[in-house]
Amino acid sequence: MANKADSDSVRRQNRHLVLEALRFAGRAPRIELGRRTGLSLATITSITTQLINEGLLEEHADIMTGAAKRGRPSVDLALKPGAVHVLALKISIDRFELVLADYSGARLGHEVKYVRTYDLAAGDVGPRVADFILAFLAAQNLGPAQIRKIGIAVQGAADMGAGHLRWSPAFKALDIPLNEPITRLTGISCQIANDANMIAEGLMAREQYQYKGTAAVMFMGYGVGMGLVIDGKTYHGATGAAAEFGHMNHIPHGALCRCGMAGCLEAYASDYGILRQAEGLPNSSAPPSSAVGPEVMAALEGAARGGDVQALRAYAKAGEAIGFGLARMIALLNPDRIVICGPGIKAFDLIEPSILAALAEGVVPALRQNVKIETLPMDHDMIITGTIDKVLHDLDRDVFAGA
Amino acid sequence: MANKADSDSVRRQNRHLVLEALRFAGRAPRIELGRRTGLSLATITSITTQLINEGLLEEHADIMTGAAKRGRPSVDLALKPGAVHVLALKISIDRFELVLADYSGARLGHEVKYVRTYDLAAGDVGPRVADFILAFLAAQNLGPAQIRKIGIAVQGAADMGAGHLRWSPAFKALDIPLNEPITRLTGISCQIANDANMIAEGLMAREQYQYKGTAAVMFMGYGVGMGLVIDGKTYHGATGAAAEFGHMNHIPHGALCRCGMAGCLEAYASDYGILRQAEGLPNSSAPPSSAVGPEVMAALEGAARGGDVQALRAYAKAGEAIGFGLARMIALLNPDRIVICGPGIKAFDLIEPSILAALAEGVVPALRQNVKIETLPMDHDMIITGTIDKVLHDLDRDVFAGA
DNA sequence: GTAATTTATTTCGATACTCAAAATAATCTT
DNA sequence: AAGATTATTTTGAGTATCGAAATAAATTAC
Repeated sequence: MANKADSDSVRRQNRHLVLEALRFAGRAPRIELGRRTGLSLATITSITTQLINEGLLEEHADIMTGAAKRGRPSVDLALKPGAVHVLALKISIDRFELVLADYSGARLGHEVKYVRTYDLAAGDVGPRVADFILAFLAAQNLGPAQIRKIGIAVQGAADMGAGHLRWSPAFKALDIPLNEPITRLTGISCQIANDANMIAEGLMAREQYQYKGTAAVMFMGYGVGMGLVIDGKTYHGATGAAAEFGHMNHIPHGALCRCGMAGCLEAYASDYGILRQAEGLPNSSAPPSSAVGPEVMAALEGAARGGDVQALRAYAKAGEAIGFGLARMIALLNPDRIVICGPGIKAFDLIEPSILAALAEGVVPALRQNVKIETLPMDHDMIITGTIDKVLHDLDRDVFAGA
Repeated sequence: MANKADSDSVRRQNRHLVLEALRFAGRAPRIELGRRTGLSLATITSITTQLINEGLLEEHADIMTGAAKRGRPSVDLALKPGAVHVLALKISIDRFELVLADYSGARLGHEVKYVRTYDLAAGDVGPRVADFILAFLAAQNLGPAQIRKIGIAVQGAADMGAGHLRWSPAFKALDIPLNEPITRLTGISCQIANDANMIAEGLMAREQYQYKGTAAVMFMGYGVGMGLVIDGKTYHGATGAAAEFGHMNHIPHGALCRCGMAGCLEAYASDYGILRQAEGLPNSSAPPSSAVGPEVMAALEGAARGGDVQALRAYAKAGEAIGFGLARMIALLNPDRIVICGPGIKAFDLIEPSILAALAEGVVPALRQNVKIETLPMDHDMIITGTIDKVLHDLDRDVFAGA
């Protein structure tokens, strides 16, 4: 049952609309905020005055946008960058990446640390990460008190509620606590999430992908992931481990996957799955515990383009797995659009025909007719970008809209 | 972007809460409505007075609930049955079923008509249904003006937005318009939806299944369907055709399905799929165009319980298909609970072991550990019940809360 | 150089809604 | 019959939004 409404919730909602509009537009005068939010100018004045007093917004009277026009010039408003600082942390195989951002989303600092992740004990991960964060902040001349929140993107099944990483290909250990030790050791509140969900979050925050319906964002590369946007919101499932598309079964009793199960989609369509097939290794041979280098994949792609039959077959198998996986997803969720991204799309033209063939065979025409499939050129930072977006959006909604 | 809030939206939301609470409780005094909704008694008085004046609620001063207590006795409020009348129509293979209900959800009339559906032309379905409705209303001494809305539950891919039945096993024809011709010919607004979604809707409207999280309700019988509840709301997908679980591919290039595709889950786990396997027919043999009789399935169940190896194998295959299907669904959506219902669960003990085996093989333990799977004894009316619930809920939300 | 015009923003007065507290109503207890 | 107890309604205050009027700050006209 939804919550009751009162004048407080009205103000919260409308403050949130203003913040969202401004985060989206970058900067805008009051009159445009009125247009975008549907609120009267009187209300916009009231809300923005309050937000300015709270230090969340600032006026940009200086710079004139566009040619001189008649009438009183509008005054742009923008999120005040210094209002708050946040961190985004990306944990992947053998690699921690940290980015410092301000309230406007601008990046102020960046650092990468290479750590042999696979063999870390469950209890050591949190402290390691916390050390990294504290060292980074010290180097930036910032105290932990100046950071409002940390967003953490991890590969694998992230239990958002508990703050544990239930399972991840980056670690041998299971059920790794992250939120609690990091918050305890740094004093900063933090929140984990699945990396592919963060890509979806980031895309949906951008204008061209702003979408009210249901979309699936698939990531292919060292693994296969998926972020779901359902009715305009990223979906995290009961425990935050939703959309483990890569570990959706493709063929019962099939190829051995990094997760220990047999027949996962990833075992056919990830870098290592494609490589294994191309090298003619048996499906049961063990996947590598660290990432396949990009140069290896480039070489494979070259071989396929040169006509190498084994390589071509591997790409076709990958496409078939993806195609049937998407077909199953479509049958279940009937999304409006599917976006495919990640390093794996460099060879997309090699796998696309078999994706389409599998789709044609795997789902009733009535169901697949409206879905749009598109690819998105890889921006290696999409995970970090999306994580920053999510942290800031959450703060807008939960903290700043409610103040 | 969400909508702006104002005092109107506050009242709408709170009126809705009161109506919802009362629909849920059946009857309740004002003080309890205050507890349930979180609203002050002053507000409850204001809202209920308005609703009574509008003819949506009535007081039940007469009947005392419970033993006599000290103090001013409370006065129960309840939805006024005569406030509005609605119809629920279920369209399935060779069968139309119509139920008349009042605003409280009580059923006032019921009629079934057998029609050879499979061969009807797309343009003839709507008029046939409209005739049935008009004749039914005439027999009930009601005019179409006295019916506020018709909810239609159909098997197959219902495009809710367009009001078309894109595809259904009950019809050879594709893309059958329903909303438009029925509304035109009867003058009553109507709304189609998938039948399995209506089961989910109905279950979630009942107390014991009221659930804020994500649940999947699977139906097995003449076909296999699924209704999804995502974040507490039934999910309908981009076009309303979501959760075509029965037509989610199980085995690429596998058994022939009623929908014309190969390898659908339904081709292994529906009545006809199980029967085909038990009879030793090839996977490619055509499914029957009408439903398998319950006596046939009962005989098959008997044979299996008697130790018939072929029959047991057929149930095991069905369980495997369902298990892998659920495994895939879990990987994608990570639901809190799965409810299995429908006539097929009579033989559930025969298929359960292979469902569990397939689940164990098809999804990482970290993902399946929290999900609860339960069966629900079949109530043949669940589809109709859910359809009535949905129509009334929609009216509460869209019409009566906004008045 | 000043008045008119135009556009953006703020102020003002009206209205709607919720809530806490006080008042009222309708029982049972003593 | 007065007192106690519980349910509901009334009252007065507080906060929100909105439309209209007022004000601010520029350009254009003369």
